[in-house]
Amino acid sequence: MKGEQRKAQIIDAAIALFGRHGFKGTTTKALAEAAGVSEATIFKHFPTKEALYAAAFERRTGVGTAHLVDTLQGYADRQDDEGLLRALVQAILIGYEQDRDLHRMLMYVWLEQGPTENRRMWAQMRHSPLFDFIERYVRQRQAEGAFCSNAPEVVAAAVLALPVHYAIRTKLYGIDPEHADEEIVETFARLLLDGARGGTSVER
Amino acid sequence: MKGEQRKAQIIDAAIALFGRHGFKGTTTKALAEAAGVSEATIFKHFPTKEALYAAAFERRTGVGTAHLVDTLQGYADRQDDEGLLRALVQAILIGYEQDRDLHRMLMYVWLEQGPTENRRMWAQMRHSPLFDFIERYVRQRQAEGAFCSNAPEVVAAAVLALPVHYAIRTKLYGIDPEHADEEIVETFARLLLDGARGGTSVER
DNA sequence: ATTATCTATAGATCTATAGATAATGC
DNA sequence: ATTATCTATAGATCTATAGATAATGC
Repeated sequence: MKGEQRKAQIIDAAIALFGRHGFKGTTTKALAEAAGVSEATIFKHFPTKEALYAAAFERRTGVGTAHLVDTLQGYADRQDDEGLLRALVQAILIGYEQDRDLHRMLMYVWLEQGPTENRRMWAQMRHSPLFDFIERYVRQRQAEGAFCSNAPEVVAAAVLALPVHYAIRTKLYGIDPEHADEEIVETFARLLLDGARGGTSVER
Repeated sequence: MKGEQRKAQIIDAAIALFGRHGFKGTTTKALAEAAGVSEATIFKHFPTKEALYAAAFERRTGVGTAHLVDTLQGYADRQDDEGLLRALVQAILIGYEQDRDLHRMLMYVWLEQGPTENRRMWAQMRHSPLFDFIERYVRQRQAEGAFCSNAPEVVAAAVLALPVHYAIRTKLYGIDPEHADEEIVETFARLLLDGARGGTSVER
């Protein structure tokens, strides 16, 4: 097998194992078995276990949000707030379900790394296309008078926190959902929309 | 030093280490150093490293929510929805800040355990006094017509998810908060209240 | 020749135990 | 006598390497 191909195969197996057991909980022996090669082969392709971890981590950029942002922009153009929020919540639920191991691995990374590294990592995510889009969208709708004036970054954080936290619990931890995803999408979107619009405190 | 006293001291040190590095990432050598005893002493008090982990985990019940539920009930009696939500959000932020290591350890446990164990763990939390209170409260306010009719469990989940997710990021991961906790409390409480009250879809 | 892979193993580290030593309480 | 603790170490496991072997491409 060609180098790059084998590398990709090892990384795939690594994401699954690192995602399930974390960095320390995953042995090079287990990695080799899962990838169907010897331990020596692993070390031919990656100088250290850490290097393999880093390579696996880089896959996160592969989880494309570019298409999602385009879709959301479509709803924004049509001023369909509810459709936008539904699409966002649904995309997050699906993303966590499909890339379970990768998201689990990322959670281990958040926990394992120190605050300094985490701040750096967050600074990147904070200015990712998706986060950026949501914040601009909230800001715009506030300017248009559709949303009430809370701090846009906080509203954006809330919009993501709700589906992400739910996805972590049901998709990553394996906790049984008490409702179908469709109902969750529907209810979360409605809660977020009403929350963003305000009402109680719309005059502030 | 007396047995129980030493045990408690070892557990305290263990929570800090397990919380920072997880089960596999924490060596008995590091545990011994942190507790200021020899490795042999650790094993005199706890037959295995797993047993110590389990003992540290049991401390979670120590994080008392009984007082919090009383406080919240006070707001509920006065029908002060906004005060209740503010108090809840604030209590969660403070809880994560004060018991950072314990909460970090619990997150490792969620990740390390399999779905079966997680379902069991969740079943316990699901019927804890706090969760139970919030759900009953939402149900009651819906019956009184103050909140619109979304599934009460989903609303309750949202009410917890928002502050918990934010607390995880700022208190556990060490990501810099962009706003003071007071503003977060204020904004989250308002978002949740407006979301629960509905408005957009109050007629459904 | 170069590339990819393996077997075998070195050297470090990790969990846990054996047996000795000091301190406490009757 | 009992309890609490230590030093020293056994035995297992883990990361990484050395050197040999098979397969590919010129």
